[in-house]
Amino acid sequence: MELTKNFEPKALEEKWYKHWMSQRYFNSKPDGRPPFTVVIPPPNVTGVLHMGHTLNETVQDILVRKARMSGFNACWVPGSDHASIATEAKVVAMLKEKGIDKNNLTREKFLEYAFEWKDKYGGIIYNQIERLGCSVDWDRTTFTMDDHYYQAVIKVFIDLYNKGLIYRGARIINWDSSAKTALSDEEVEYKDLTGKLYHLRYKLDTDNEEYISIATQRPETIMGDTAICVNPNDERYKHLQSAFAFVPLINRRIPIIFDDYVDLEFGTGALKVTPAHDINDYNLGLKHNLEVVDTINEDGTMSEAAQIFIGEDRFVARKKIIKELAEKGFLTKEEEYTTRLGYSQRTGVVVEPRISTQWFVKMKELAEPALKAVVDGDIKIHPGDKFLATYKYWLENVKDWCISRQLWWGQQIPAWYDTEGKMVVAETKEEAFEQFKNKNSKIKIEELTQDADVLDTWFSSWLWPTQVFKGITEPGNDEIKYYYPGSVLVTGQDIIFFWVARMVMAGMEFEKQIPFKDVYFTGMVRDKLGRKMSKSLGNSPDLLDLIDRYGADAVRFGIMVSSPAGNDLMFDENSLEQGRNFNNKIWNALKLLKMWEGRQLANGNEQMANDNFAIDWFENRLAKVKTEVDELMKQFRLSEALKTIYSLIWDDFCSWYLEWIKPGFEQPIDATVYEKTITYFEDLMQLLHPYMPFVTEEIYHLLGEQINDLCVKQFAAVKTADEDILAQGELLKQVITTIRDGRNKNQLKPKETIKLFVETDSKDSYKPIENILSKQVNADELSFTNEAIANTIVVAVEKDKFYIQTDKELDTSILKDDLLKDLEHQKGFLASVEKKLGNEKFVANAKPEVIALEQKKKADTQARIKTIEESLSTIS
RNA sequence: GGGAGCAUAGCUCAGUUGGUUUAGAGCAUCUGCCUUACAAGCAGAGGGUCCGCGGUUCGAACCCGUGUGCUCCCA
Repeated sequence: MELTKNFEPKALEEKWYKHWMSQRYFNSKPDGRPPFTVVIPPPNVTGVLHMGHTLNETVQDILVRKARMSGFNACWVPGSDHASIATEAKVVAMLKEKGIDKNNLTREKFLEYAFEWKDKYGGIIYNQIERLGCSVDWDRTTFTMDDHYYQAVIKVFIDLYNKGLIYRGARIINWDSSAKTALSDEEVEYKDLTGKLYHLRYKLDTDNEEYISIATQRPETIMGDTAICVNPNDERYKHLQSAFAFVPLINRRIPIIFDDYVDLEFGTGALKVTPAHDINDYNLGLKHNLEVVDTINEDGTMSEAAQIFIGEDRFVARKKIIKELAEKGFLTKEEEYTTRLGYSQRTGVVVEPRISTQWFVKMKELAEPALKAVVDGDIKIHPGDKFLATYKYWLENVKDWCISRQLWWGQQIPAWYDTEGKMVVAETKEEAFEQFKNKNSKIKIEELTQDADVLDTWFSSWLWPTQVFKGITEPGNDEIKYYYPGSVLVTGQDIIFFWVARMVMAGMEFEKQIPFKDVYFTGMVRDKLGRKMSKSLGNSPDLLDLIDRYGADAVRFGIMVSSPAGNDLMFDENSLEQGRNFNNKIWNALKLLKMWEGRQLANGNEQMANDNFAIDWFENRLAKVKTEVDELMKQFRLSEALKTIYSLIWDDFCSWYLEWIKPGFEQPIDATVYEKTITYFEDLMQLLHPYMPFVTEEIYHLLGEQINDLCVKQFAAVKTADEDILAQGELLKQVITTIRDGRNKNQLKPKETIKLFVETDSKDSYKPIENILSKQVNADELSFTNEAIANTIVVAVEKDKFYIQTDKELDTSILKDDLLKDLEHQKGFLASVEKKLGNEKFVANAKPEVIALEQKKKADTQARIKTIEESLSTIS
């Protein structure tokens, strides 16, 4: 078989994914095995996968594949969410391009367009998940607007309403004037910026020409002012009891009120109160019974109530008002001011606090069990407790959740109104009608209207771990009983409140059980300058393009190797290159073995004897690393586990082991050695498979006829490694490296052979590694000696000395400098150890084993110094 | 303004209960090699005031205090 020069991923990826699919390896049905359940954090249908998703999906796939290979019935449910605001905005824009105005469509017609749009673009993310090699059960693909899911959301709404946990009322909410909908508190992002503070003077209603000055960032809201508030302790304003002032430009007469809410230090100490457009002012208004004048329309323009600039955008109106205030002498001062503004997470517009009648979920009762589940440790958050405090804080200070959105794309709120505005909550119009009848209403069924609004997308995605198994619509079914609670949730730390906390609430409320046992938070993906990846910066690479250029395995490797648990990761294509090179390294190791395949010697006893040590050593090294990797993966330290495997394959297997057993030029290899090596290689591929599924599956099958696929091959129990053999292997590596360094420093070319003399007390320990040693340092002769050999390069490892004899003329000065440098270091170290041992308090207080260790250090160092001094004496 | 976290090699990070050697890895850098699997490679090397200061301790990268800088969350 002819193998290509380098590994070529593209065709293989498609081949193996198809094969795995056709074997239905990713499909799960309840059976006798323990389940390992993972639900994908549903990406929204509007988007494509960015690097954050890539990290997320890769982490999940690694955990799921590892579980599938470890006796679990692994079930990974894929899906997507409908992202009401973002999707509706895209559909509206798409319709606009076609010359269709949403307002001229019926709700039904609009939803038809929206579903069409979703079918067309929603597939992109699924394709990306597939290209990345994710082992999801495609038969279980769920969408948050699927019929059953829709029903579940409605059912939950009605249930919570009947329990008194959902209510409707007028509150100040966050208003997105672009999407024309309410937002929850979590959907508002605050940014610091430099604004301006305008000092305005309001004429007082007195006989004299008297004014009171206020400071505001939002002069366009003055038409909504219904009071001026000052601190009762403020000497400057004490005389204004029961006074009134006039709002500039519109001359509304408003009272001066007193409340210690006002900060004496800020601005002028007098605050204009605009209850319709500020949450704090709203609360002040409630307390002091102030009128509410709503001066801004739902689209962000000035309303009739503003009296002036009607229909102008709020920011345009601001500029015009400032000009007019200045001209008429009301504007007394402008100053720079650092402030914070809320922006809509979805549309990016400045959020307007606005009075509005909306639906809310009472959170306090739901939060308690969710908090307890995490605090008690039923749900473990990884890494460590980094996010525990954040989670706790939010739940302990949770505010009611505004769940209604003034949109069509989403689950329509199941509330019904009669002609007088009386309201019932019911699943269908018929049921609503029954309820009205029971209340002796004379309303006719056709007169009932349903609430026009839909529910927040998170009000559907909080049911995800449950409803993907139909736990809400078919409670207690076999699947929910088997798969719930899930094993681990992998997600970004940025949605800890949006999603994670609320899923726990929903799980505790509707299943009376936690939704998952572990939560693994990944960090944010940043570019190599440390900036968050975002569409607007254009610094997020295209995933499919990366896969085309490097291969899926390399992308997975690259993102995992630079991703310490829970920390942000700086994404750099360098690490993908490292992944590609790793693929290639493995590929070339395969090529080497294939060269040997046809050159096996059935009874190569002599060579077998030579390679015994290499085989023993690697077998134990493999066992050791398998144990380490298991331990790391259990702790979700996936990046470290990958680095460990990487080093095992590249350094231990390729650089050491294969070189140790490599036969001479065109020489045969012992059949047993060859077979062993194949087995090791297979084990390595299995170990790496969860991280890099394609290359490992391909190589596994190229290594020989296989009766199974690596994808589902079960891990064997790990043996305990023999530490003595491992230590001997480390010594051998160290001796080889030291001698090679000695050669290098004396400019011996790799091809020039040497004669090696070993001076050691433990000749026996060199016997099994003699052949490897001479081969690896290119010595054509190796012998033992009891005394120094003149005119040689001498290097030392611990107590053992190595004399390198060569025909070349030697310049020993470099070597001598090195030895002197080392001698100094060792003496310094010895001094520190002796100081410690000479300290009475140390000897009295330290544990015996610590003292013994220090004594061993002392003895070892003394021996080393002796060796170095002896070496020096042979040089000079 | 309140809270949390971080600071170790040029970069990204490990470093578990304070003592396993005056600190490790990957990448990058330097030197030598087109050696027969791999130059997308091989062999080797250099590189550190563990952020500053103070304290606890026989002993501190690790514990405590404080200062500085950065990041995130909340209002």
